[in-house]
Amino acid sequence: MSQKTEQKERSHQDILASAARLLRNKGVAGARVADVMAGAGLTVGGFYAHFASKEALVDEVLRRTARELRVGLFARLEDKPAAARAEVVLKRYLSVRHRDDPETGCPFPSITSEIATQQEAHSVVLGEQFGLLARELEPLMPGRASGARTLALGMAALMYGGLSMARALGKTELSDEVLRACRAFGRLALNAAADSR
Amino acid sequence: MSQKTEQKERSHQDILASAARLLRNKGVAGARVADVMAGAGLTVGGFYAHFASKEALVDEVLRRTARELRVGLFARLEDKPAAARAEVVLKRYLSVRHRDDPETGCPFPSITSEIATQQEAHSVVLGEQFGLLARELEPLMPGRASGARTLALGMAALMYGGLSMARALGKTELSDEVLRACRAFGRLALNAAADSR
DNA sequence: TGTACATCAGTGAACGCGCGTTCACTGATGTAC
DNA sequence: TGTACATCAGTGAACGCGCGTTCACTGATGTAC
Repeated sequence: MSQKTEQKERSHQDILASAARLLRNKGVAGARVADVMAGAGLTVGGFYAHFASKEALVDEVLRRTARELRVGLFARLEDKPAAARAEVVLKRYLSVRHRDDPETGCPFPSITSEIATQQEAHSVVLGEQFGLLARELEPLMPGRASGARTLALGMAALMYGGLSMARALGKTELSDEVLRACRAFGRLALNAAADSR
Repeated sequence: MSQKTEQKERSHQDILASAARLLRNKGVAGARVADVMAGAGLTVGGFYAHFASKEALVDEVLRRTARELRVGLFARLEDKPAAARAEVVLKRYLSVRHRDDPETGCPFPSITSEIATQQEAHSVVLGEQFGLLARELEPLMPGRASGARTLALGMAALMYGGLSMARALGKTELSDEVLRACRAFGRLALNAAADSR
């Protein structure tokens, strides 16, 4: 590969990394093209040599950050007893640290309102990625295998909802309470599913 | 009250009603001042005789629509057996109808991303209103009274999360599945809490 | 190996559009005598 | 009761700003002979 091509590929990755940070921190509207490029050490005009549009960038960043989320969430689970794994994921996702560091965490809370109200364009990619999260949760679900998908979807929605609301509430006592309550609520449902085996 | 004052009050209510519709349909950014006024049969310029800023309008609309939500959600519960009330609320909130008609439903899904990522201004009002929702859920929670607040917050987050994700996913099979799964997940947790009495 | 030309990643100013807010103005309602 | 003046809800154009996208240009890298 030529120097030129290598350089371009490096820039491409820098742009994606910058956009991944900005999108999660500031949402779709807040992740301005000029800022994304500045974050990659470049200037606005060059953007369109890398992406067809801002919309295309957002789709790609959504896929990337959702994948990163899954990697982090399901990492090192082999160490844990099988029956405890779902709870570990629940705790990791619904943590104060995750709430306070959106830049490296789940992208969903930063974009769902915009997608629901304006950017239906991204709805398909969101569906893909939320589906992948649920699918990876399924094998961790307790109880009958037939109920695993329902449990996984419910737990995914609970996690997303708890984190999303907690972030919107800022670093307040209520926000902390929401995270704790969601962990407890999730544990309760998971244990109930395990017992009914 | 003079004709003039009456007229102004009527306009004020019209503006709020228009804004309530637009905010839930299109979010904060999507609810443009000019559109809000047009929806009330008025023109842009008059807005600032009614509200100090768009931000002030959004705060007031958030309070109103959240109150309307609670009224609808907890209406006619006396007809139902006490033990079934929480499930009724769960079904009402996590319904396909509620997903498909944001204009008259819960405002939270339409605004949380924007609040979390940009408009921290509204975070306090959101906290008030989410807190009020949870508080009204508390007396419906099964099991020990000491655990009611935790259950109520968990259930509120599950409901919000399920509806919010379902709306962002559009009218798809996955979206329907998320609503169903959240109802089932919530029921599971509530029943578990009831049994542990 | 050196020279002339081609390519193309990136620059930065400009374009077009949209939005919140301001402001001079209008005309109907209200008030004072 | 009528007349002159004051008030003020609402109008609509203009202002200022920000953002996505375009485009002529630059300069380093690559290619052909």
